[in-house]
Amino acid sequence: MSKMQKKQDIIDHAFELFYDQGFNTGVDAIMADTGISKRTLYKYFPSKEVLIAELVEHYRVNVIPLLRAEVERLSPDPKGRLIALFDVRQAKFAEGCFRGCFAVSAKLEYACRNPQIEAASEAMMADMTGLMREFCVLTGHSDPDTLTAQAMVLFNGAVVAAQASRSAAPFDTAKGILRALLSFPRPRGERVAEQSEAG
Amino acid sequence: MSKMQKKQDIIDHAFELFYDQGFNTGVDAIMADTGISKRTLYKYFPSKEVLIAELVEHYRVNVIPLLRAEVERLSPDPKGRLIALFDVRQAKFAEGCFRGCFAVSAKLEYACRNPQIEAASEAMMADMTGLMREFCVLTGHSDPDTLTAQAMVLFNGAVVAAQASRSAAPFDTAKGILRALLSFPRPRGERVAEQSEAG
DNA sequence: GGTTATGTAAACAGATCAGTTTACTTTTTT
DNA sequence: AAAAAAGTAAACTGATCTGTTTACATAACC
Repeated sequence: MSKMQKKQDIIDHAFELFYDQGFNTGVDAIMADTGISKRTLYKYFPSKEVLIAELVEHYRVNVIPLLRAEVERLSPDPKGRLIALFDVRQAKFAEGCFRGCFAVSAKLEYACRNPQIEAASEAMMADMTGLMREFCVLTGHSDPDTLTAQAMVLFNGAVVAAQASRSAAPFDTAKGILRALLSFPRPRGERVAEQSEAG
Repeated sequence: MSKMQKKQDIIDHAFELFYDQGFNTGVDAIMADTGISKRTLYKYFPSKEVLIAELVEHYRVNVIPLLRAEVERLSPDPKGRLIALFDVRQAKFAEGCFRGCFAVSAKLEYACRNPQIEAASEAMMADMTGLMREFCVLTGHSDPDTLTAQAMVLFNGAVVAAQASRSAAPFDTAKGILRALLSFPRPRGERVAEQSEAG
């Protein structure tokens, strides 16, 4: 097993452990789960918090492209893809996996305590907002930035409500609202002409 | 200071500490902050987790009536009161106090680990949903249960987005969506008659 | 005034945790 | 095959944490 593969192995196991059991999980659990000694763990990562920061970064780099690919596979049109973003996330909860956003959890846990983890979490959240905005723009909505902000509130609300209630139902509610928002203010160039003031 | 007052004193200090710094704050901090010895703390509460469960219960018993009173003071009509629920919560964030819901945090922290804390958190969340539903019903909306579910997703989404981004802006987004939801499907008896199928 | 409850302060037990170091073994490279 | 790198296992440091106990002080109560 190469150096990169071993580091990846640690990242994979540590990610699952922290995601499932929270950030207060001990490094001993990571060692046991990965099947390595403490010395090796600390050879690859100088500290537990640096490891967590790299986990968030790894989450961002991998999940965003994966999410985009899956959404684009599920639906051909922008509105459908926007809804599909919720569908993909909802599917995890429906499987009985009631985990929130790894980056949001990290941000809340290390807020005002670890700038590196905070920065990685903010980067992940920015990328997620960027992905959401891409699809919002493509819908031809007259105010894509407002729509993006709305979709993000709905997405976060669905995730946290699903997590707390251990039910996927809030996603159906969120998708219902999103569909209403997509149909109520007319898309640009359909009837009303207000391109001039749309950023 | 009477027994009840002393217990209340511990609850007040412990609540602020856990709310500000998370549930992993040590009992030593509570002792120092309240100005009591460890023996006294453990005379009033058999364990830290029982204390936390009582904090959530205390939060429920006090915050819900307080919230109702404040909202009813802020607006005379149901729709205004529904919006005011968001306003009251938003005001805290605008003051620079970026704390989520104490009960939701407790639920996420002790999920599948402490049934007592989980139960107290669920009771709080049920009461909050009940309060939200009261105002939703009074708006005369044709489907108050759906409206309640929608308002809860929006509320949770605004809180967590505000908490993560350290900005009160998500509340404006949430309120905008809520206003749209309140005006789009006609309130019962205004033009459309669909009371028969509204649960 | 004497008894009892209630408090403080501090030591202590027992566990856990992050991180280091030592001694030894395995693998890789040259 | 020799040397160097990378690994394991485990002891250890030093800190932190929940919860208990001991010794002593104070306040209330009869």
